[in-house]
Amino acid sequence: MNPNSADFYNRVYKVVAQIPEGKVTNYGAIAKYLGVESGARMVGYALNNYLSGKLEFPIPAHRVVNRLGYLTGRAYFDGDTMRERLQQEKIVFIDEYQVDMKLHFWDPQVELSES
DNA sequence: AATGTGACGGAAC
DNA sequence: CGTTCCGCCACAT
Repeated sequence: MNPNSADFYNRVYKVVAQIPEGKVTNYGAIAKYLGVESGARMVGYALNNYLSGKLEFPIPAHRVVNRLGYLTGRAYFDGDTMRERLQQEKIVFIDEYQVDMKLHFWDPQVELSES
């Protein structure tokens, strides 16, 4: 399982698409679930690529934050869209740009059995 | 070919 | 969870 495989991005999108409303996950958790433990940065790269190109159906890219809950990708959304969407889902913030991972962390490794 | 750059994460302090 | 440092790896230059 290498992060440079042709469908790595698509596999990332597939996981992100399953993050429930009101929940968030982080880059490392997705990479780990995909069997590429060192590919956290590549997950971010994949999401960046998603925002640039167009996918068949929309995915909740705003529900992916870093391990501490910081909205590190907010700059890639229009204005304050990332924060607004999360607050719209009643997600609790413990700081201006940091969500409460204790309350909202969704681990694909645990929540997703097979696929 | 070589070097710099991140939507990252973990360890050490 | 501050700062700093380091391993990581696809990409841009």
